Amino acid sequence: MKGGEAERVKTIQDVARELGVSTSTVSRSISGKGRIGKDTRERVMRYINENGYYPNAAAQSLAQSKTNNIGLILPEVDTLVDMPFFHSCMYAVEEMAQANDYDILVVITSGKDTRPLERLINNRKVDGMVLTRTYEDDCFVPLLKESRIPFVTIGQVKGGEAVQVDSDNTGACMELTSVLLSKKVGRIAYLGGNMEQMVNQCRYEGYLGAYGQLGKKPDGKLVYRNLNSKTMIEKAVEELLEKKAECMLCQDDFICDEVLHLLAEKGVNIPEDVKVASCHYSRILDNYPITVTSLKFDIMQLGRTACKILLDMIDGKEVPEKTLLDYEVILKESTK
Amino acid sequence: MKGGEAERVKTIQDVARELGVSTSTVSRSISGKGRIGKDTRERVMRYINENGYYPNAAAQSLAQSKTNNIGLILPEVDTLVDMPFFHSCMYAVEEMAQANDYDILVVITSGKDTRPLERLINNRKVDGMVLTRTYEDDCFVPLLKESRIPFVTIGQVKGGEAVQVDSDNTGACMELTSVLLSKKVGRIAYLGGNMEQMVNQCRYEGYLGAYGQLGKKPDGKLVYRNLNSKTMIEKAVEELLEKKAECMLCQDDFICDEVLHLLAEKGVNIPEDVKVASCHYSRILDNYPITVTSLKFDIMQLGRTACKILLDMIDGKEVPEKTLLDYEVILKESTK
DNA sequence: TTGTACGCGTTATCAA
DNA sequence: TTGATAACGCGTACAA
Repeated sequence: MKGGEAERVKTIQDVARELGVSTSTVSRSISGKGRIGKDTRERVMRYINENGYYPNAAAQSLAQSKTNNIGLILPEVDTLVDMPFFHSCMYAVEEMAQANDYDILVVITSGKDTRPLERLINNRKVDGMVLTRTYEDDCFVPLLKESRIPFVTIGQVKGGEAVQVDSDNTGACMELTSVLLSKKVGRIAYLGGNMEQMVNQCRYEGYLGAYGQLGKKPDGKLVYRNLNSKTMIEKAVEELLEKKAECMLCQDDFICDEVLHLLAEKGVNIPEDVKVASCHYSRILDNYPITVTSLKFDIMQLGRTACKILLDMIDGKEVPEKTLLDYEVILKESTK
Repeated sequence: MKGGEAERVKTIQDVARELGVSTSTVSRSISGKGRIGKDTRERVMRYINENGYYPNAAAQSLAQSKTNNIGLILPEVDTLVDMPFFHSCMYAVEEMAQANDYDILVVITSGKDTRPLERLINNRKVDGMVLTRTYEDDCFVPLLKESRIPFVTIGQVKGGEAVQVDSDNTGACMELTSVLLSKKVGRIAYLGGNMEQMVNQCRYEGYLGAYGQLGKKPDGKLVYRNLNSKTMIEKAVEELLEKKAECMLCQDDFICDEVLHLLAEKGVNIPEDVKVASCHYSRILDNYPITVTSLKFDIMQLGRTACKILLDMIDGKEVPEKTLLDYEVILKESTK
């Protein structure tokens, strides 16, 4: 199969010539746009299926100003607990994209470096983008807005004016806290991470909200936020044990993982000595002998929904500005 | 800034007109190809930097038959232990790609479904591909070969004839086993997973090789492979305890994680009652009180190398068919 | 050194 | 219903 004639990929012109029709006829047969004779069309399609013609994506792109690509913007995470979230997001988006004949172009942004995103915008290699993490003072959203490229965020955006899809973190945390409160669990401590991330703000709001509903406020001494290192978490846990917190409500599985670790080390019994709950379940929590009360979100659905909405936007359809997805409160031994 | 004139993106023609030069002059200034006056070039570049012109990727693609995209083929994995590997691969490839002005297009293939890959090939949206997992009877490699698209695999390919980059799994496992053997650890049991994956074949080879060097063979009764479920691992562990295995050599961190879990449950002491080692370190092993003897590979380097080699191939450079990366044997308490 | 003109492979407009 | 032909935006021989 080598040497001789240079193996060139078939173009629409080749197909047209070999079929004795014009390129426009072939084009119309494929796209279905414009009027086209039924049997002509069938003849073209049969030829294509048998002889394998595939349109040149670049040429299509140029002619239609449409790439059939969507950009997926991932933060640089490296903890074992953040990973599954973004991993699932990616899978879901990819799946939905494939199903609609789109490909995904993945860009990883570390921290506040906007250059990768700017590059993607200027390239015009994508028809739309999914931003998988949002911050209180987000530097990516303004860029996206200005670019006029359709985009949807997974996570809330302060000040709105962006199409957002998110798990109902606030509602979920509120319900979880309320349930604990209603079970006469008092002195619920809160252990939270980086408050710049919107997801963490939402969860904290939920925690406060549950108290608010009862006209109460949590004891400020039991609230720890911006716990950005294991050392800080350790310090918080030690202090909370001294302060006789009844329950440690962990903002996410990363913190919860660490808390469970520490408590086990110290020989503290759960739930006898202290109860524990997590605002986000992940399989990492399965590593412990005790089952943990937590909130479960369907990340795949989150990704699928975000992608679907984006595709609708690209198609010029009207889409809801904010979509909140459901959650499950899972009560287990750790708060018995 | 709204209404009135439709906001159209600048083309090379706009730049040429506004600068009073021809399009080819602008094109040459940007690419640096062909002869071009130094000050003309500077004038063009300055204008571009100040007024922001970005070439249309689709048009470039069409004109040069080059997409500046590379395809990254990921398997569908969902275990917490497989994830970090592919995650790191992706990060590394993305990083190297960005640095060379390429974007990555991610495709996820579940099992033996080749359609996503065929789609990517026919699309011609990428200049090359990185395949991140290889199988003994690989259905993706033949497709890739036939496509004539440059590609490199992360992992070995049976029968060769493919550019491969891999950690030296065989060498690493051989050394680990040898070290154990030299420390008078006898009765080393082997617990392995899916043998269809090349990485697992390589590791098993290393295990056998270490015995071979000494003119010996491992006790077949201590060898378990294709352990594809937790149940199977549990059964193997129980049997091995009965058979008085001295050491359990786990093929990867997934198996090791499970083994450690089970031994803890059963109250078996490590290393007093039985020693444990893993052919692949990952942070999941940090969850246990005991530190584990294991092999450490630099996955980021693996990804970077694979990507770099691919880029060289795309540039028509000569590349080595097989690249094996280094490893570290890390001796810890679990085999003391 | 610079400009002209054509080709890349499709889609889309307008006649026929 | 079908066929010419002009875009789409860029790179590049070739000519000047």
